[in-house]
Amino acid sequence: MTDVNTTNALRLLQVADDFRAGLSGEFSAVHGISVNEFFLLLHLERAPANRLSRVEMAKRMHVSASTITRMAAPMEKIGLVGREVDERDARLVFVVATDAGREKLSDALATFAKRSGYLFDDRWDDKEVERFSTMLQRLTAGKGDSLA
Amino acid sequence: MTDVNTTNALRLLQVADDFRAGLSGEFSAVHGISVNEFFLLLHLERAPANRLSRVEMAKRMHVSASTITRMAAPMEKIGLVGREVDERDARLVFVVATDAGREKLSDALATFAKRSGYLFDDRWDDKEVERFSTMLQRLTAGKGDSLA
DNA sequence: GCAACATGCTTGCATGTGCACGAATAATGC
DNA sequence: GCATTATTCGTGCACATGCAAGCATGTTGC
Repeated sequence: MTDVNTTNALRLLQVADDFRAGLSGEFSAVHGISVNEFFLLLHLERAPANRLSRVEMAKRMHVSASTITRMAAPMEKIGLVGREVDERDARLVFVVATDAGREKLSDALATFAKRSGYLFDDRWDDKEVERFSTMLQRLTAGKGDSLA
Repeated sequence: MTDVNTTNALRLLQVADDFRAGLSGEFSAVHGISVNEFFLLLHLERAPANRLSRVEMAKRMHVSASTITRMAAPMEKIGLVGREVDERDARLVFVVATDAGREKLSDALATFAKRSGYLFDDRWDDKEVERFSTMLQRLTAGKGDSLA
Protein backbone atom coordinates (compact mmCIF):
# COMPACT_ATOMS: atom_id res chain seq x y z
CA MET A 1 0.00 0.00 0.00
CA THR A 2 3.02 2.20 -0.11
CA ASP A 3 2.96 1.55 -3.84
CA VAL A 4 2.40 4.77 -5.70
CA ASN A 5 0.19 3.19 -8.32
CA THR A 6 -2.05 1.68 -5.67
CA THR A 7 -2.31 5.00 -3.90
CA ASN A 8 -3.22 6.73 -7.14
CA ALA A 9 -5.88 4.19 -8.01
CA LEU A 10 -7.41 4.46 -4.54
CA ARG A 11 -7.50 8.22 -4.79
CA LEU A 12 -8.92 8.06 -8.28
CA LEU A 13 -11.79 5.88 -7.13
CA GLN A 14 -12.41 8.01 -4.10
CA VAL A 15 -12.49 11.30 -6.00
CA ALA A 16 -14.82 9.79 -8.59
CA ASP A 17 -17.13 8.40 -5.90
CA ASP A 18 -17.31 11.72 -4.10
CA PHE A 19 -18.04 13.58 -7.31
CA ARG A 20 -20.68 11.13 -8.39
CA ALA A 21 -22.38 11.26 -4.99
CA GLY A 22 -22.59 15.03 -5.17
CA LEU A 23 -23.90 14.89 -8.71
CA SER A 24 -26.51 12.34 -7.78
CA GLY A 25 -28.07 14.58 -5.19
CA GLU A 26 -28.23 17.69 -7.33
CA PHE A 27 -29.42 15.84 -10.44
CA SER A 28 -32.20 14.24 -8.51
CA ALA A 29 -33.27 17.44 -6.78
CA VAL A 30 -32.85 19.94 -9.62
CA HIS A 31 -33.37 17.95 -12.81
CA GLY A 32 -35.30 14.94 -11.66
CA ILE A 33 -32.97 12.44 -13.30
CA SER A 34 -30.37 10.00 -12.06
CA VAL A 35 -26.71 10.12 -12.92
CA ASN A 36 -27.14 7.07 -15.13
CA GLU A 37 -30.03 8.69 -16.98
CA PHE A 38 -27.81 11.70 -17.53
CA PHE A 39 -25.13 9.51 -19.04
CA LEU A 40 -27.64 7.76 -21.22
CA LEU A 41 -28.73 11.12 -22.64
CA LEU A 42 -25.12 12.14 -23.05
CA HIS A 43 -24.29 9.00 -25.00
CA LEU A 44 -27.24 9.67 -27.26
CA GLU A 45 -26.09 13.23 -27.89
CA ARG A 46 -22.68 11.99 -29.00
CA ALA A 47 -24.01 9.10 -31.08
CA PRO A 48 -24.58 9.13 -34.84
CA ALA A 49 -28.17 10.19 -35.61
CA ASN A 50 -28.58 10.70 -31.87
CA ARG A 51 -29.51 7.09 -31.42
CA LEU A 52 -28.05 3.80 -30.26
CA SER A 53 -29.24 0.23 -30.08
CA ARG A 54 -29.73 -1.16 -26.62
CA VAL A 55 -26.78 -3.50 -26.66
CA GLU A 56 -24.51 -0.75 -27.95
CA MET A 57 -25.74 1.60 -25.24
CA ALA A 58 -25.23 -1.14 -22.68
CA LYS A 59 -21.61 -1.59 -23.72
CA ARG A 60 -20.88 2.11 -23.54
CA MET A 61 -22.52 2.51 -20.17
CA HIS A 62 -20.97 -0.57 -18.53
CA VAL A 63 -24.38 -2.02 -17.73
CA SER A 64 -26.36 -5.00 -18.98
CA ALA A 65 -28.78 -4.80 -21.87
CA SER A 66 -31.70 -5.49 -19.60
CA THR A 67 -30.82 -2.40 -17.62
CA ILE A 68 -31.08 -0.28 -20.77
CA THR A 69 -34.49 -1.76 -21.49
CA ARG A 70 -35.64 -0.89 -18.00
CA MET A 71 -34.06 2.56 -17.95
CA ALA A 72 -35.53 3.52 -21.31
CA ALA A 73 -39.13 2.62 -20.44
CA PRO A 74 -39.84 5.40 -17.93
CA MET A 75 -37.77 7.87 -19.94
CA GLU A 76 -39.98 7.17 -22.94
CA LYS A 77 -43.08 7.81 -20.88
CA ILE A 78 -41.93 11.28 -19.92
CA GLY A 79 -40.68 12.00 -23.40
CA LEU A 80 -36.96 12.18 -22.71
CA VAL A 81 -36.16 9.53 -25.31
CA GLY A 82 -37.96 7.83 -28.17
CA ARG A 83 -37.98 4.35 -29.63
CA GLU A 84 -37.13 3.40 -33.19
CA VAL A 85 -36.85 0.05 -34.92
CA ASP A 86 -34.30 -0.60 -37.64
CA GLU A 87 -35.84 -0.94 -41.09
CA ARG A 88 -33.56 -3.74 -42.16
CA ASP A 89 -33.01 -5.60 -38.92
CA ALA A 90 -36.16 -5.95 -36.89
CA ARG A 91 -34.16 -7.09 -33.90
CA LEU A 92 -32.60 -3.68 -33.35
CA VAL A 93 -34.53 -1.31 -31.12
CA PHE A 94 -32.92 2.11 -30.90
CA VAL A 95 -33.02 4.55 -28.05
CA VAL A 96 -33.24 7.96 -29.70
CA ALA A 97 -32.92 11.44 -28.24
CA THR A 98 -35.94 13.75 -28.31
CA ASP A 99 -35.96 17.54 -28.16
CA ALA A 100 -37.08 17.34 -24.55
CA GLY A 101 -34.26 14.92 -23.86
CA ARG A 102 -31.67 17.18 -25.43
CA GLU A 103 -32.96 20.12 -23.44
CA LYS A 104 -32.85 18.12 -20.23
CA LEU A 105 -29.32 17.09 -21.07
CA SER A 106 -28.35 20.69 -21.68
CA ASP A 107 -29.69 21.72 -18.28
CA ALA A 108 -27.96 18.83 -16.58
CA LEU A 109 -24.70 19.57 -18.36
CA ALA A 110 -24.77 23.07 -16.87
CA THR A 111 -24.99 21.52 -13.42
CA PHE A 112 -22.26 19.07 -14.33
CA ALA A 113 -20.00 21.89 -15.52
CA LYS A 114 -20.65 23.87 -12.37
CA ARG A 115 -19.66 20.98 -10.14
CA SER A 116 -16.66 20.23 -12.32
CA GLY A 117 -15.64 23.82 -11.74
CA TYR A 118 -15.92 23.37 -8.00
CA LEU A 119 -13.71 20.32 -8.25
CA PHE A 120 -10.89 21.83 -10.27
CA ASP A 121 -11.08 25.59 -10.55
CA ASP A 122 -10.61 26.43 -6.93
CA ARG A 123 -7.56 24.30 -6.59
CA TRP A 124 -5.61 24.41 -9.81
CA ASP A 125 -4.47 26.92 -12.36
CA ASP A 126 -5.13 26.56 -16.07
CA LYS A 127 -1.83 24.92 -16.81
CA GLU A 128 -2.39 22.18 -14.27
CA VAL A 129 -5.91 21.58 -15.50
CA GLU A 130 -4.62 21.11 -19.01
CA ARG A 131 -1.94 18.74 -17.85
CA PHE A 132 -4.45 16.72 -15.89
CA SER A 133 -6.66 16.54 -18.96
CA THR A 134 -3.84 15.12 -21.05
CA MET A 135 -3.04 12.55 -18.40
CA LEU A 136 -6.62 11.38 -18.12
CA GLN A 137 -6.95 11.10 -21.84
CA ARG A 138 -4.06 8.70 -21.96
CA LEU A 139 -5.69 6.59 -19.27
CA THR A 140 -8.80 6.28 -21.40
CA ALA A 141 -6.87 5.64 -24.59
CA GLY A 142 -7.69 2.37 -26.24
CA LYS A 143 -11.06 2.16 -24.58
CA GLY A 144 -13.35 3.30 -27.34
CA ASP A 145 -16.66 5.09 -27.07
CA SER A 146 -15.36 7.65 -24.63
CA LEU A 147 -17.57 10.62 -23.99
CA ALA A 148 -14.80 13.14 -23.71
CA MET B 1 -18.97 20.58 -23.18
CA THR B 2 -15.92 22.17 -24.62
CA ASP B 3 -15.24 23.23 -21.06
CA VAL B 4 -12.00 21.68 -19.88
CA ASN B 5 -13.27 21.05 -16.37
CA THR B 6 -16.29 19.21 -17.70
CA THR B 7 -14.11 17.10 -19.96
CA ASN B 8 -11.83 16.26 -17.08
CA ALA B 9 -14.69 15.28 -14.80
CA LEU B 10 -16.18 13.06 -17.50
CA ARG B 11 -12.87 11.36 -18.07
CA LEU B 12 -12.32 10.97 -14.36
CA LEU B 13 -15.64 9.18 -13.95
CA GLN B 14 -15.03 7.02 -16.97
CA VAL B 15 -11.57 5.91 -15.92
CA ALA B 16 -12.83 5.14 -12.43
CA ASP B 17 -15.77 3.14 -13.79
CA ASP B 18 -13.55 1.12 -16.09
CA PHE B 19 -11.10 0.39 -13.35
CA ARG B 20 -13.82 -0.57 -10.90
CA ALA B 21 -15.45 -2.85 -13.44
CA GLY B 22 -12.19 -4.68 -14.04
CA LEU B 23 -11.57 -4.98 -10.31
CA SER B 24 -15.04 -6.32 -9.71
CA GLY B 25 -14.53 -9.24 -12.05
CA GLU B 26 -11.15 -10.29 -10.69
CA PHE B 27 -12.12 -9.82 -7.05
CA SER B 28 -15.18 -11.94 -7.53
CA ALA B 29 -13.37 -14.67 -9.43
CA VAL B 30 -10.07 -14.79 -7.52
CA HIS B 31 -10.90 -13.68 -4.00
CA GLY B 32 -14.62 -14.26 -3.73
CA ILE B 33 -15.38 -10.77 -2.48
CA SER B 34 -16.99 -7.70 -3.97
CA VAL B 35 -15.29 -4.38 -4.47
CA ASN B 36 -17.34 -2.92 -1.64
CA GLU B 37 -16.34 -5.73 0.67
CA PHE B 38 -12.74 -5.01 -0.23
CA PHE B 39 -13.18 -1.38 0.70
CA LEU B 40 -14.86 -2.32 3.94
CA LEU B 41 -11.85 -4.44 4.87
CA LEU B 42 -9.53 -1.66 3.81
CA HIS B 43 -11.31 0.88 5.98
CA LEU B 44 -11.02 -1.50 8.92
CA GLU B 45 -7.31 -1.93 8.34
CA ARG B 46 -6.77 1.81 8.48
CA ALA B 47 -9.09 2.42 11.43
CA PRO B 48 -7.99 2.72 15.07
CA ALA B 49 -8.09 -0.71 16.78
CA ASN B 50 -9.06 -2.12 13.39
CA ARG B 51 -12.70 -1.43 14.07
CA LEU B 52 -15.42 1.05 13.21
CA SER B 53 -19.02 1.56 14.22
CA ARG B 54 -21.58 0.99 11.52
CA VAL B 55 -22.50 4.61 11.08
CA GLU B 56 -18.87 5.64 10.89
CA MET B 57 -18.17 2.95 8.31
CA ALA B 58 -21.24 4.04 6.39
CA LYS B 59 -19.98 7.62 6.18
CA ARG B 60 -16.56 6.57 4.97
CA MET B 61 -17.95 4.22 2.35
CA HIS B 62 -20.60 6.58 1.00
CA VAL B 63 -23.35 4.09 1.76
CA SER B 64 -26.21 3.96 4.24
CA ALA B 65 -25.91 2.41 7.67
CA SER B 66 -28.34 -0.32 6.76
CA THR B 67 -26.02 -1.37 3.95
CA ILE B 68 -23.21 -1.85 6.45
CA THR B 69 -25.47 -3.99 8.61
CA ARG B 70 -26.33 -6.14 5.63
CA MET B 71 -22.78 -6.32 4.29
CA ALA B 72 -21.35 -7.29 7.65
CA ALA B 73 -23.72 -10.19 8.27
CA PRO B 74 -22.41 -12.59 5.59
CA MET B 75 -18.84 -11.44 6.19
CA GLU B 76 -19.21 -12.41 9.84
CA LYS B 77 -20.47 -15.83 8.88
CA ILE B 78 -17.38 -16.60 6.85
CA GLY B 79 -15.12 -15.05 9.48
CA LEU B 80 -13.85 -12.05 7.54
CA VAL B 81 -15.01 -9.61 10.21
CA GLY B 82 -16.17 -9.80 13.79
CA ARG B 83 -18.70 -7.97 15.92
CA GLU B 84 -18.01 -6.02 19.10
CA VAL B 85 -20.24 -3.93 21.30
CA ASP B 86 -18.99 -0.82 23.07
CA GLU B 87 -18.69 -1.25 26.82
CA ARG B 88 -19.95 2.21 27.64
CA ASP B 89 -22.45 2.80 24.85
CA ALA B 90 -24.59 -0.24 24.15
CA ARG B 91 -25.86 1.36 20.95
CA LEU B 92 -22.53 1.07 19.20
CA VAL B 93 -21.89 -2.13 17.30
CA PHE B 94 -18.42 -2.29 15.83
CA VAL B 95 -17.27 -4.08 12.74
CA VAL B 96 -13.85 -5.43 13.57
CA ALA B 97 -11.18 -7.00 11.39
CA THR B 98 -10.24 -10.63 11.98
CA ASP B 99 -7.02 -12.35 11.02
CA ALA B 100 -8.79 -14.02 8.13
CA GLY B 101 -10.13 -10.65 7.06
CA ARG B 102 -6.70 -9.06 7.13
CA GLU B 103 -5.29 -11.92 5.14
CA LYS B 104 -8.07 -11.65 2.59
CA LEU B 105 -7.41 -7.93 2.35
CA SER B 106 -3.73 -8.56 1.83
CA ASP B 107 -4.46 -10.92 -1.05
CA ALA B 108 -6.92 -8.51 -2.59
CA LEU B 109 -4.51 -5.62 -2.24
CA ALA B 110 -2.01 -7.56 -4.33
CA THR B 111 -4.60 -7.83 -7.08
CA PHE B 112 -5.45 -4.18 -6.66
CA ALA B 113 -1.79 -3.20 -6.95
CA LYS B 114 -1.38 -5.34 -10.04
CA ARG B 115 -4.30 -3.68 -11.80
CA SER B 116 -3.12 -0.28 -10.67
CA GLY B 117 0.15 -1.11 -12.34
CA TYR B 118 -1.62 -1.98 -15.56
CA LEU B 119 -3.39 1.34 -15.42
CA PHE B 120 -0.39 3.56 -14.89
CA ASP B 121 2.91 1.80 -15.39
CA ASP B 122 2.55 1.01 -19.02
CA ARG B 123 1.66 4.54 -19.95
CA TRP B 124 3.57 6.92 -17.71
CA ASP B 125 7.03 7.35 -16.33
CA ASP B 126 7.76 7.75 -12.65
CA LYS B 127 7.77 11.50 -12.74
CA GLU B 128 4.32 11.66 -14.25
CA VAL B 129 2.96 9.14 -11.78
CA GLU B 130 4.24 11.25 -8.92
CA ARG B 131 2.73 14.38 -10.37
CA PHE B 132 -0.59 12.65 -10.86
CA SER B 133 -0.49 11.50 -7.27
CA THR B 134 0.02 15.04 -6.02
CA MET B 135 -2.84 16.29 -8.12
CA LEU B 136 -5.23 13.64 -6.91
CA GLN B 137 -4.31 14.29 -3.34
CA ARG B 138 -5.33 17.91 -3.69
CA LEU B 139 -8.67 16.81 -5.10
CA THR B 140 -9.33 14.72 -2.02
CA ALA B 141 -8.09 17.39 0.36
CA GLY B 142 -10.69 18.53 2.83
CA LYS B 143 -12.65 15.33 2.53
CA GLY B 144 -11.57 13.42 5.59
CA ASP B 145 -11.28 9.69 6.10
CA SER B 146 -9.41 9.16 2.87
CA LEU B 147 -7.84 5.78 2.39
CA ALA B 148 -4.74 7.01 0.63
C1' DG C 1 -34.95 -23.79 -49.15
C1' DC C 2 -33.95 -25.47 -44.62
C1' DA C 3 -31.63 -26.50 -40.51
C1' DA C 4 -28.43 -24.91 -37.25
C1' DC C 5 -26.43 -21.28 -35.06
C1' DA C 6 -25.91 -16.29 -33.73
C1' DT C 7 -27.74 -11.84 -32.20
C1' DG C 8 -30.84 -8.51 -29.91
C1' DC C 9 -34.48 -7.66 -26.79
C1' DT C 10 -37.39 -8.65 -22.90
C1' DT C 11 -38.78 -10.90 -18.50
C1' DG C 12 -38.45 -13.72 -14.00
C1' DC C 13 -35.61 -14.22 -10.24
C1' DA C 14 -31.97 -13.08 -7.01
C1' DT C 15 -29.16 -9.62 -4.96
C1' DG C 16 -27.72 -5.08 -3.32
C1' DT C 17 -28.99 -0.60 -1.74
C1' DG C 18 -31.56 3.60 0.13
C1' DC C 19 -35.37 5.46 2.83
C1' DA C 20 -38.61 5.41 6.49
C1' DC C 21 -39.83 3.48 10.57
C1' DG C 22 -39.41 1.44 15.16
C1' DA C 23 -36.72 -0.31 19.23
C1' DA C 24 -33.01 0.25 22.39
C1' DT C 25 -29.89 3.20 24.48
C1' DA C 26 -27.78 7.65 25.71
C1' DA C 27 -27.72 12.66 26.53
C1' DT C 28 -30.07 16.85 27.85
C1' DG C 29 -33.24 20.10 30.27
C1' DC C 30 -35.99 20.94 33.97
C1' DG D 1 -35.24 11.83 39.02
C1' DC D 2 -37.97 12.11 34.87
C1' DA D 3 -39.50 13.54 30.45
C1' DT D 4 -37.84 14.93 26.06
C1' DT D 5 -34.71 14.64 22.47
C1' DA D 6 -30.85 12.51 19.92
C1' DT D 7 -28.23 8.59 18.25
C1' DT D 8 -27.49 3.92 16.69
C1' DC D 9 -28.95 -0.18 14.86
C1' DG D 10 -31.99 -3.36 12.53
C1' DT D 11 -36.06 -4.38 9.32
C1' DG D 12 -39.85 -3.79 5.74
C1' DC D 13 -40.53 -1.93 1.46
C1' DA D 14 -39.35 0.00 -3.01
C1' DC D 15 -36.20 0.40 -6.67
C1' DA D 16 -32.14 -0.65 -9.62
C1' DT D 17 -29.35 -4.09 -11.65
C1' DG D 18 -27.13 -8.60 -13.35
C1' DC D 19 -27.87 -13.29 -14.91
C1' DA D 20 -30.28 -16.91 -17.13
C1' DA D 21 -33.88 -18.18 -20.04
C1' DG D 22 -37.09 -17.48 -23.79
C1' DC D 23 -38.66 -15.37 -28.00
C1' DA D 24 -38.10 -13.09 -32.36
C1' DT D 25 -35.19 -12.15 -36.01
C1' DG D 26 -30.78 -12.71 -39.05
C1' DT D 27 -27.03 -15.30 -40.84
C1' DT D 28 -24.54 -19.27 -42.42
C1' DG D 29 -23.75 -23.87 -44.34
C1' DC D 30 -25.42 -27.33 -46.95
